[in-house]
Amino acid sequence: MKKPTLHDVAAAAGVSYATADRVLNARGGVAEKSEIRVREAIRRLGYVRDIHAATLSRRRRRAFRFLLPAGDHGFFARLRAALLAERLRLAADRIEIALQEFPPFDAEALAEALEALAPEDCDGLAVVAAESPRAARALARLKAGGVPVVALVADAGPEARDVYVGVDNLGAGRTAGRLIRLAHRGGRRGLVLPILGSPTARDHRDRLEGLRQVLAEEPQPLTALPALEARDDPDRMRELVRAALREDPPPTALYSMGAGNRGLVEALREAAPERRPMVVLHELTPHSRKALEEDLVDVVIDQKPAREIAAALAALRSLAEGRAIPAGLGAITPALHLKDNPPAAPSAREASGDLFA
Amino acid sequence: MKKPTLHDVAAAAGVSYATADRVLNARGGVAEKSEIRVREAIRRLGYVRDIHAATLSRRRRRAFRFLLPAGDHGFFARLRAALLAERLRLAADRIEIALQEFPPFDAEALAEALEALAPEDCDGLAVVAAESPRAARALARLKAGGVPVVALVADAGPEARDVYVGVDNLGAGRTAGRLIRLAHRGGRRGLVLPILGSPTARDHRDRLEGLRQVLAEEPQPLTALPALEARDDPDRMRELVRAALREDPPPTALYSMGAGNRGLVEALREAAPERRPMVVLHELTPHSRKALEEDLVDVVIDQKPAREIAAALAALRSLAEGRAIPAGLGAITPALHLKDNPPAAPSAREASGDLFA
DNA sequence: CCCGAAATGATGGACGTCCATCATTTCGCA
DNA sequence: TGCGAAATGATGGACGTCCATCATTTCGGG
Repeated sequence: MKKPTLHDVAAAAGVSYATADRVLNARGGVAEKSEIRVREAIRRLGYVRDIHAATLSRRRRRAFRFLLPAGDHGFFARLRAALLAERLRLAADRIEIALQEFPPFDAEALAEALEALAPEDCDGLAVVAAESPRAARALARLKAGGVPVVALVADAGPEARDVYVGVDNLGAGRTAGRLIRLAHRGGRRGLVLPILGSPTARDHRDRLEGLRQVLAEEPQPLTALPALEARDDPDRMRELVRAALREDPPPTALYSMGAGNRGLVEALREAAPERRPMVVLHELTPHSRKALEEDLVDVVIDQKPAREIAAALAALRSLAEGRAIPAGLGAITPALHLKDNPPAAPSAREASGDLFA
Repeated sequence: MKKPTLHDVAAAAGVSYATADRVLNARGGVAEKSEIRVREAIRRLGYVRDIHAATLSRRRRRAFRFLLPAGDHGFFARLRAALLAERLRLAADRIEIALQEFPPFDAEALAEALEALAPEDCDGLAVVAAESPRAARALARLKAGGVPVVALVADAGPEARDVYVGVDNLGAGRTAGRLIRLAHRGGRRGLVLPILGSPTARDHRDRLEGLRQVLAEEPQPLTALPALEARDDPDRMRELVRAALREDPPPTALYSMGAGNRGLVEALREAAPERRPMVVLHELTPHSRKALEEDLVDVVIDQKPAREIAAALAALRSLAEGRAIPAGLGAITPALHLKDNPPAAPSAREASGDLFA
């Protein structure tokens, strides 16, 4: 009744332990019929390699490198926190994580960091890609050099990475549009103001495109105003939104795709309640959480950074061990948070990281 | 630079391996000052026990038992599928899962099953509690007998379990209410029809209460109609909803808290588009997914069964090993799904049993 | 100062796999 | 038939911890 070992398999297959081992670890030099008998025995006994014995024995360590944009607040700070929280846990699995940061939005800095990396320096790489041919080339070189590459949050194109882990930003934008439509049921006139961070960021462009797709749906398409560019700057955001709310008629909904939402919330707080539009924005932060609480914001779309980190690590492990990547591993479904369903204990959840301590 | 072993710790502390081992595993019989030196060395070297060597060595196996309501479709089927998917993964960690089912809504059957359990039969128990004093007593007995008890999906009260893993149903109901309010922005008259599964189920009562709380908020409270009871039966549901949609005026929103939503969707499909209310319902199933796709349903609130199973297992492991439960472990934030943000690969996600779903 | 108890040291066999080495058998083919 | 290559067997030392056992030292109290 106890768990079969490889010795049991060998005995059942009528071969020596050495042969069973050769089959199991694909060391070669085994006649086909022996191999078949071993595989059959494995199947029949339901043998599964004891990973504890295995990892204990081969004392290989894995070094994964994460290249994240710097930033001590907002989304990337949460991403980094989630990564650091995993670090301890991973140490037990002989996995080392090197965290390297680069100035946000600086594709050249990223490219330089990538070019400085030798394929033998790490067993896997996760990057928040910035759009730049040079960075893409550097990534492709590493990938060609045998380094598993995971694009995190922002995709880098199929040649430059093995897996993309992140949300479907088109879908996120569409979901925002869907929520906004919901708030305009019953034939209410709609004037929707999209607010971009930087128009060059592909994820923001995708979100905008998704928004427009859904707003244009029949019947009763809603009007999308030209997108503002807040450049992720709270002050600029505040002024832009202030001005927008003074327009006549004022927008009936705002969708902010980027950062700097502190300024947005400030402008909303100033506005008379009856002029306040329905508001959808991205990323659950202390500010956005508070804004939900105050009824200034209706919905927050969140990328679930902890989940993204977990998925990236799972992907790196699979890739490094040459296993197949489970379908849908990288596809993160964005979470929607309203006033009454924020994550129970934000810091605790993030800190706890993986559940299987 | 390599990972320190307990031998290193012993050497650094100036004691023998045996003493370090006694401290690490709290075997007793160690002078206080030795203990302090060992702990200090552990801290200084950053020693962490190699869990692989440890689990390999102590060949303890853990047997956890899950008591779930039977049912080959709907939520409990997903819950079961998620559990079975984890089973393989857990086998590698020497954890056995015994799955036992009882007729749904049959508290007596559950109680009987619980009474038949001896504390030494299992190292942990997860139960979808049914409300019954007898079941609660049986659980309390097991808990007193030293068996870690996790209440899953439905709570059993503090005396009967160690942790509750599940969603905050009041919050789920409030969120539904919040979404419904969103769809009545701009002073639209609201007539909201709540549909219960069984009024005796506490989770449904909680959801209803949450809904009512939010609908009653000022300004512009919405009218909540008396709740219908569909008893989780699709046929009954269809007839009830059909009748409700013929009322004049028809309800502007439906909130279905229980199962049997297939019937609801059928009734909606028959209705003229302009009479269709805004619809919120629970649990992502093939049916509800399809209904989202067809624009018959606006929002689906999901309990994330895979996440609940993962959390329950994490809790059981922590409890069985006498560790503290991370704060917020059991609190599952319900997910909101609209047409454009369904989980990417439903089956794959469930099969992968991923943690941060 | 001596005795028993408490604390410590020393040691070795698991646990299951990985991996290298060397010896032996089997097989294909000239 | 014999030769070399391929396949197989046999074996043993890691890996780091757990746990039991036995020997030895230290310590406190009478």
